[in-house]
Amino acid sequence: MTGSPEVMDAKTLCLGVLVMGDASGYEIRKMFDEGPFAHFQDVGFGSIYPALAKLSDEGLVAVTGGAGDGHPEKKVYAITPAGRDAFTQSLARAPKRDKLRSDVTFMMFFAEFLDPDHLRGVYDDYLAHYRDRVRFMESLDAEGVPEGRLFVRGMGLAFYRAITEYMTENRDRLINAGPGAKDAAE
Amino acid sequence: MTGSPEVMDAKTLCLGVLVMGDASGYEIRKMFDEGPFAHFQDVGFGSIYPALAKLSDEGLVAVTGGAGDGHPEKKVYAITPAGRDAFTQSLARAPKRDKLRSDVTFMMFFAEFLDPDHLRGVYDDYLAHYRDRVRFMESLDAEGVPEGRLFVRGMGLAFYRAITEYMTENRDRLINAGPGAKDAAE
DNA sequence: AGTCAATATATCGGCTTGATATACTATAAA
DNA sequence: TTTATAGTATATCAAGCCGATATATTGACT
Repeated sequence: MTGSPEVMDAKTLCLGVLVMGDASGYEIRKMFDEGPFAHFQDVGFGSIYPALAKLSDEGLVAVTGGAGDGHPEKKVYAITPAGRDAFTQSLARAPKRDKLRSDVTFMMFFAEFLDPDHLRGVYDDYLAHYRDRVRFMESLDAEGVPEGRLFVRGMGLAFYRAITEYMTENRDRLINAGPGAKDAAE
Repeated sequence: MTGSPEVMDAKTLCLGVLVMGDASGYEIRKMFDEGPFAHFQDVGFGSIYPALAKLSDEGLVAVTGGAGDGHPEKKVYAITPAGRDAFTQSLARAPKRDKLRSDVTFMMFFAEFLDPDHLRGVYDDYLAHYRDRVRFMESLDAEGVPEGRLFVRGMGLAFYRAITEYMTENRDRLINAGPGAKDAAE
């Protein structure tokens, strides 16, 4: 039981990015913040930098100390053959089940306890955000993208569309659900 | 800036359950594991028990030491008026953005790196799980359920249906995407 | 009597999260 | 030119969360 307890931890996520090409810690972050992984994974700097240090210690990545080109402190990481093996092994394990954390949904659940103006504001911001996501993903080009990535992109789009449609159709039902009618809770 | 840094932490999630009725730590857990919160929030025992202890210290919940009825160690928690106020204030804050963590999706993204048999196994288990979720949620009764809870339930169903439909329609496209064609990655 | 699953509380190390600090580059306005 | 703003880039830390584990009782079935 000494192997790797975590299945898809920060180290594996970093290797996943590096398997597609060399990158710095900052560039890895962007992949999860606005890039192709943004809608189903997340990692912050606080996980990425320690993960890269550990991967370097274990010989799974090599650091190409950023030369004078651009930023002086920039470090570019490249995956090693051992790193590729480790990544493939990670993918071969049984994945953990999905975990969705939606504070907005939690708020909607308790709609009766909310101030109607606040509810409407949160609702419309949330809906607008998902509408933007749909528009953005529809604008992407499919040219030369591997099947796995297209599949995931399509699933993200299906998810965003479903949320957007449901929220558009059921908006008034929730917003007008009797303001201050929190007595129905008991 | 001393107030509460976290918006919807374990303490708030516990209060959300207790606002609907008294419960033990174990019963709170079930709400997030198989109950009405299962598809958009998660908390484990490691968060619940410390949270309940803190809430008790702050006077936001009251412990009704479980009498001889059933399990001897059982403790039932009840929300106090101060607890209700704290919960309402938490809901009035700006919610954090959604966060989805799907290891399976991450695997699909790198489909070219996977053993075809393993890919198919993971895919079909995942699809079967979401099909079950759809069937379960369709079987629920709407009688006397507050609007907020119905809305959230409907959104969960819309989400599960979208995933199930997409995965059913695109299964073969991904599974037959050329086994061992990982060279296309570079 | 023995086994198994469910109920129930609790703890702990390791990891992640979100905020913060620092500093350089590039663009554009004043 | 100087200043401001936004973006690039690395790094750390306290607080909190996660998953595994330990312990023990109850209830059902064999």
